[in-house]
Amino acid sequence: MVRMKNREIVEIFSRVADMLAIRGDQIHRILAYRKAAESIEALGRDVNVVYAEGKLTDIPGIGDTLAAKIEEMLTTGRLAFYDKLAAEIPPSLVDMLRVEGLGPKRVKQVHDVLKISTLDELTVAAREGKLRDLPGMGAKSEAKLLAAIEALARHGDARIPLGVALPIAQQMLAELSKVPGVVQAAVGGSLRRMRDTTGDIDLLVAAADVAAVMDRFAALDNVESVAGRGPTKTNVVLLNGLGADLRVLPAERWGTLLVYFTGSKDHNVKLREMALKRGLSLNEHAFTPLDGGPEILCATEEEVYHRLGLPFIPPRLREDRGEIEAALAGKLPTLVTESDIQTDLHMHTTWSDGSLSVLEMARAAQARGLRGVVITDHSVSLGIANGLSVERLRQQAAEVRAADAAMGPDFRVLHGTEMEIRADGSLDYPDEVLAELDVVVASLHTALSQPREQVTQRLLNAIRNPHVDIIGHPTGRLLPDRAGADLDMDAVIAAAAETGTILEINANPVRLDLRDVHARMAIEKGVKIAIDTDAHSPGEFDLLPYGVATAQRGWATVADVVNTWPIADLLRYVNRPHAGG
DNA sequence: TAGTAGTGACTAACATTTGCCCACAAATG
Repeated sequence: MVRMKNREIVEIFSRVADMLAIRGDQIHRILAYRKAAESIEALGRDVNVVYAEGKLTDIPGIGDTLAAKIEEMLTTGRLAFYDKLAAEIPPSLVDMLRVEGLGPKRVKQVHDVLKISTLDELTVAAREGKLRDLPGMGAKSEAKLLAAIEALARHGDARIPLGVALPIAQQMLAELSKVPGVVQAAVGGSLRRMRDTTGDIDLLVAAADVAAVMDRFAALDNVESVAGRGPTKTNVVLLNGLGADLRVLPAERWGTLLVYFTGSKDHNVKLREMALKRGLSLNEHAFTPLDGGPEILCATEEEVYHRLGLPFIPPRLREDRGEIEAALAGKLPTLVTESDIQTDLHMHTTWSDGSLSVLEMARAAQARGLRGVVITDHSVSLGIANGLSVERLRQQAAEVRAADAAMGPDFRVLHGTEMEIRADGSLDYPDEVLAELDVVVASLHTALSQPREQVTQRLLNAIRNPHVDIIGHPTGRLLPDRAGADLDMDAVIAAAAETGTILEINANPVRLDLRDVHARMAIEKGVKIAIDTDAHSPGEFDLLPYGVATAQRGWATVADVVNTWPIADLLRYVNRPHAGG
């Protein structure tokens, strides 16, 4: 059987949408393919499994027609409709859409008029000055297009990890906040929603003197060039190639502005549809009655949602993944917050590849308000990280007990391990050694590219060991480039639910693993979640907010997250009689 | 094209800003 992966189907559907857009098809047909691509991207399950269950049409935006197309791709590895379309619209035209400022209409125009089918041909034509005579084009557009092509070659158009973009955004925001007359300032867009990667930086400011803020923005140290500037909006390119937008409005319009600029786009569209049904048009400035009444201003987001008959919806949920329906039904989750977190169950010391001693890490955690930690250094077979032999692990136990005593009654230091799940599926320590530990985290670090069945089986083996309490960073992905193990997440979650094994959300922003949709799937199946920093140095304790945000994106409540429990409850849970043990 | 209603037809997807050319394409959430 030919097996296509989710991301290949996403790619084909989105290319079909692009080709239809270039051809000038009806918008709803294009949207249907785009929605299908987005839906499968956010699915979190192997589409092959969904197909085998006969449940493709349960996926939002997938009806009979698209289900048949998915079936065709899964069984034959091809899509005849795509091939047919490709004969009419060269697929290389789709690649031209990656150039900023080039949309479907313009691509069709240069293809129809100048017979240009590739980015290279377009570049040559622009250099030879052949584009400026096209209707709606000019010398200025031509030069801008060339610059955009060069920018694409220089920086690409890949998404940037949250952990890279957010600190940059916050620093820029701090600068803008210093401008006199600024009353509100916030990061918006996917950064505020804390998606794991981001395409650009969105900043919003409320101020009376718009120009002063815009001027400061355009003059920030990390700004390479100003790509656009109007009365309320400035768009710049940063030195690292990332785009950044700033939107400025008066403070009395802050609520509508913040909702608009936080998104997601799909969430906004739903809100605006709801507004229309109430006789109101909603934009970033205000609600405007369709009957011509005066504008209704909202200074807060709460007012915007209230006007629509909704409770406040936290930004982390605003992905149009059922949050509006849940809000209408009064069933929004009360999300876990940073202040709920009492413990960190995964960290390293100088015993393996960390930078501080056991006691120093404990003190650093206490200084950040935690009430307990589990010391989890690497195990023996991860030689590169100075993993602990059984003998060293037992020596470490004494040091951990000493640190626990030294920290006094208000802070617990527990002994654990981050144990390798070896390439052959076996575990790095025998059961009798694991039984001596307070908490056992088991993780994959090697042979992540094994076939799905094999790598999943390794993880299932660990989950079913009664001494294993937590699976650390389950897929092992590293943003933005390493995809991680191709796990059968349905099987992993089912096994975790059955055994009570905790799945980790690793808070390090290069991991954020479990990712949001998998965390949500796990929680829906009753699996408990641990949010851990995996700190190798004290500064990494500060990465916790990334993990909490990812849990929030997975709709996690306090009850779902074991770090919110008192440490005695946590120990009782991990020491309970196990289903399989 | 999906979803719903009803077995062929209808609706769905909002609202803005900016650049550049002089009406529209592209981009933003």
